[in-house]
Amino acid sequence: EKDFQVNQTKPEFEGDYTVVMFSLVKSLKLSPDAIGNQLGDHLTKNYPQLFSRYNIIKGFLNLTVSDAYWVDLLNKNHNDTCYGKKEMNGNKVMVEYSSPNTNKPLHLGHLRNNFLGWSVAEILKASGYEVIKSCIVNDRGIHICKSMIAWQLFANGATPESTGVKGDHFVGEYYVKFNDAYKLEVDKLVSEGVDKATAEKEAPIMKATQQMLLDWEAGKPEVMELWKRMNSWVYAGFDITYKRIGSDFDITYYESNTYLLGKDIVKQGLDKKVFYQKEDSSIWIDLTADGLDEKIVQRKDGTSVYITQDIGLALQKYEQYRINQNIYVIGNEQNYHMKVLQLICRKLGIPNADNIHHLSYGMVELTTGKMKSREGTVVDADDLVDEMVATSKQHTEELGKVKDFTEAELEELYDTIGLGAMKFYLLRVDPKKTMVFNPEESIDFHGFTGPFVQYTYARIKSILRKMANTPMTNDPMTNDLLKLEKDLIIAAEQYPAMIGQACNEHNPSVIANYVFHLAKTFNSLYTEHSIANAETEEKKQLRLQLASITANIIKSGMSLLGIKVPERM
RNA sequence: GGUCCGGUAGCUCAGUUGGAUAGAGCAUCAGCCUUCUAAGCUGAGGGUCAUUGGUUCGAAUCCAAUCCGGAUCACCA
Repeated sequence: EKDFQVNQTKPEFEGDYTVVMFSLVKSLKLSPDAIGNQLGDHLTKNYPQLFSRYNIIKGFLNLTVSDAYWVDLLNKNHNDTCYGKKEMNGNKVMVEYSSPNTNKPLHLGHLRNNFLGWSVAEILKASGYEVIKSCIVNDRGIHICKSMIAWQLFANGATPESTGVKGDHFVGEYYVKFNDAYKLEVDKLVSEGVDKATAEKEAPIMKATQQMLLDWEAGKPEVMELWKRMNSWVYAGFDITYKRIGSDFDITYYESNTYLLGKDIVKQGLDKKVFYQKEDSSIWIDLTADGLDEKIVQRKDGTSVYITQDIGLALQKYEQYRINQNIYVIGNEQNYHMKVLQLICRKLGIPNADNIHHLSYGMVELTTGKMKSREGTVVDADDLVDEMVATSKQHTEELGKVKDFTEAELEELYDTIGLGAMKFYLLRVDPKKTMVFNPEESIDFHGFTGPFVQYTYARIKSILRKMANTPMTNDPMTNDLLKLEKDLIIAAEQYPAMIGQACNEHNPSVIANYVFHLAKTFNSLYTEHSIANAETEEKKQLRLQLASITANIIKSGMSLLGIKVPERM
């Protein structure tokens, strides 16, 4: 026996699985049809309980799996709410995601990052990994000082409390104010005859910001106090957003704590001759042999650069948790940086450097082009969530199916549907691809959407409630599955493999596509064939089991995407 | 310019360890609610899989070249 190529049979041919004969022709020196006949005879004769019949068309052997096998599979799994999930395998993975800056609120791009990170963590858990979710907060640096300077200049002591503005948005406004004031100063200098590059350096507000950064690094008390105060406003805002969208972290790292990490490593790297020092005493690594460039790892003044703290943090993560795998959910604009990071870690001999994985995702663009904060075309995360929830409220009210819900139940339902639509919309696309955010399409609740899948679930639960008193026989066997029934069993059978694929590829869109396909398959059966009024008792039992396993998989699969499902909608 | 990623229906996306007539959703058109939730179902139209060449029984998928789009190549983070 050797490896065969086995595919699912195309719907226009009879059969469930197809074996392609051409690859065997050379080694066996027989015609494709002759091989097909032999193999088909062999399989149906020796595994009659598995394969009931076969046919051969133009070198393709189509095998039909017996109905008894499918029904048996369904009998075994229809009640298992953990169906498809694996036992713990003893491996630890860290998923670092979200990683915000504390100078502005979260936007649409962050949402893709947060949903991806959360979902990949859930998929890893379902595949048997122990997962530690982490977040590195970029809470220091020149951009943070910009908001601080602007606040000192323009706020007159205003605070989020005094203005009623959410903390992260409040600070973000001063970041914008900085840029406006800076631009005015530069324009003024240019109009006075200063060249642009000099003007950008010499603008008073920029000089003040740079001085503030030095003061911060020196630990000047009033600067530290302002920094802490403004960051605390931002964190209060982030907490609200994270809670709303369902992001959480087992460990949060702050750059203000980690930016000095890696200094020892630089020294060790020098000793190991992985790094070298130039005459101006700056320290470098030469990666030209690996097809990359020379990269600086420490400035001539002894201060560390971004990549240095990344190396330090990678080592700290390992020492703290002994992780086997280290996943970074970061946009694809940092592909080069991450490549360099992994390479340096490898050369330094940092444990598990080979298991650093950059989950690189594409940018989210608007139908009108790219998001640019300067042009005010950024889609704010909080605004977007509000809009989605409001839309789900409007749709729900129009349909008028849940008039008996309490106010609290309604609020919960609107959140479930609105967030479900948004998460599904952002996760259904392959992460590595640049995607387009179309506002009209994103609030569509029909077709390939979260609410479609949620609706299928609610429908099934409605049936199961109504038939709660119907006795379930143990093993309803039937040997004449309808096509739609068989299609649904086959779809259900694929779930474990889909989790495996999503895990290997770190790709939640596999689950989104699958769960949609499953829901669609169920809906076809649902409209064509009654469950409560099935032709026979056996059929009723069979379809109840089908409904049950479909609901379980939908709930489980959607939870892997971070999406809840409502009992009614 | 170097490196990397992408180009599939009007739009948004699946499909790439090479397999039969390339699939969904949206949009358009035509049907289906006295029976389990119509946020649903059924059907129709819509394609030079960027282009050209190559590899072979067979290419959207692999290779080469070209065109187009994006990212990156900071003593920024």
